Amino acid sequence: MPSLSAFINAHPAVPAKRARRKEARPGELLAAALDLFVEKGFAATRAEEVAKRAGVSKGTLFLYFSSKEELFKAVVRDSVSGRYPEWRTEIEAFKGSASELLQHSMHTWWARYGATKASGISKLVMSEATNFPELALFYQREVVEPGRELIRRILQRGVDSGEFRPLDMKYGVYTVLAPMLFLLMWKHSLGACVPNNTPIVPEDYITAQIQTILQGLCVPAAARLKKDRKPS
Amino acid sequence: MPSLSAFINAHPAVPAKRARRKEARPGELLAAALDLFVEKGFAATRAEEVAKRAGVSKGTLFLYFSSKEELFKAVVRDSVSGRYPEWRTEIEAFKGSASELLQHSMHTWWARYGATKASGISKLVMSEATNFPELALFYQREVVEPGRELIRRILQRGVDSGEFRPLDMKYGVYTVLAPMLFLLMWKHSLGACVPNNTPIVPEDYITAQIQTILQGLCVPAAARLKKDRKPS
DNA sequence: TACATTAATAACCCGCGAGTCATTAATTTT
DNA sequence: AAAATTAATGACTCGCGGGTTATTAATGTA
Repeated sequence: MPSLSAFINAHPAVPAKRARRKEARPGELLAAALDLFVEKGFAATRAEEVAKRAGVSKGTLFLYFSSKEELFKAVVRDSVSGRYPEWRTEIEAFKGSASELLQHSMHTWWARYGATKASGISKLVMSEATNFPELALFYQREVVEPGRELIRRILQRGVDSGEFRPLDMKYGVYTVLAPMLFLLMWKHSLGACVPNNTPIVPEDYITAQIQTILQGLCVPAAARLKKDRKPS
Repeated sequence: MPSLSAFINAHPAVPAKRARRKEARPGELLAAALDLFVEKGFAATRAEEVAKRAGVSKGTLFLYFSSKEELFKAVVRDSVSGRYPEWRTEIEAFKGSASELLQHSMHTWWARYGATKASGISKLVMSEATNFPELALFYQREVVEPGRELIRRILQRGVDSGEFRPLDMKYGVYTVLAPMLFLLMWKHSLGACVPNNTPIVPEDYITAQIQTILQGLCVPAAARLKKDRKPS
């Protein structure tokens, strides 16, 4: 697709054509790779197709990424792990009850991650972890652990404030994680290929889950009154 | 492995050797296929390896099953769909509150399905649905729909008895389904290949989920009293 | 014992896909 | 403008795997 490079350099830009392309390549390849990994999975994605979608040859792909696995890791860093700092900051800064924070976080996580292409990466890793254990390890370290930690903080905040009942955090985290990851898996698996007369509407699903989860986590009204009377 | 057929026919059995083998083959192939599909997934499982594990050649496998997809469908029928009648009967016959039934069903489902090899099939389908839409369709029809229906009945029983709050069944079902399928996915993906210092103990996970779910589904004590006073 | 049937095999076909490398051409340097 | 550098290519290697088929050998029949 020579017209593309011609277009980019319509005006005689300051850096020469080749140099500018060299700078842009990795990003173009990462975008193409994300598309295809999400669409087909890791094993089923063909290196040549990634290259073609980025407008280069297979040889060029391997010039920038030494192997398919390295390409994948780069995609994960580029489109998943990179987002944690922002989320962490927002959660720390949130003013409001733990219930409100939890509610807000679940809806926001879906809007900013679950509903986007990038969420396909999580599905892919769950799907192919056992066939590519090194990728699973990498993902566990870069994505899963930090994610669990964020949820833990939200719940701890509720427990500390007396809003939530005391929780075994090890399993409490899954009260939030399980329904959200299930939604994500569903969206990228059966939900994507089955002609369903009543498909899941993510926002409605999340709202319903939140209702049950919050009632399930909160200290029942009666008990809360009792607790409030006790000095902590 | 000629010694195997020699062993099976140590005593001159009534049906001839060949005939007995012919009868046993499909079962042996299905068992081998289940093992390997669960271990590696559908795409990554090699027909030749299935044959080898069943002690026959690849040619023989295709003598009994016309393609890899047909083999897979036979495995699903053999080890998943076949169990529903039994479960349905037990649920209908259960004496006790809806809470008890729900609790019992979740633990039992795990013990009889989740903890067994067969549960790998569910993980496989979620993982590869988009790459093999025909298999997904088949699974949706034979497994997912009947499963949803069973959960719906349990919840409806609780709503009818006034034990659970009124539920939108469409999403209420996922309150139960999501945590259980998440556990199943986890067991067969990251949980299986990541050296985890604190692995999920399924029974403890389920117990924790049940606690939250039941508190989240039940009519709060105060409201229940109020409702009991009203004539329905 | 000879002939017919059929379970089972193993070699074969064919297309695919990750990664390599000799070659080409754009660009920079002298 | 000639030489040196380097981005990019596409043809190539090599092994794999689903499915087929000609052939073998066990069994059943006459």
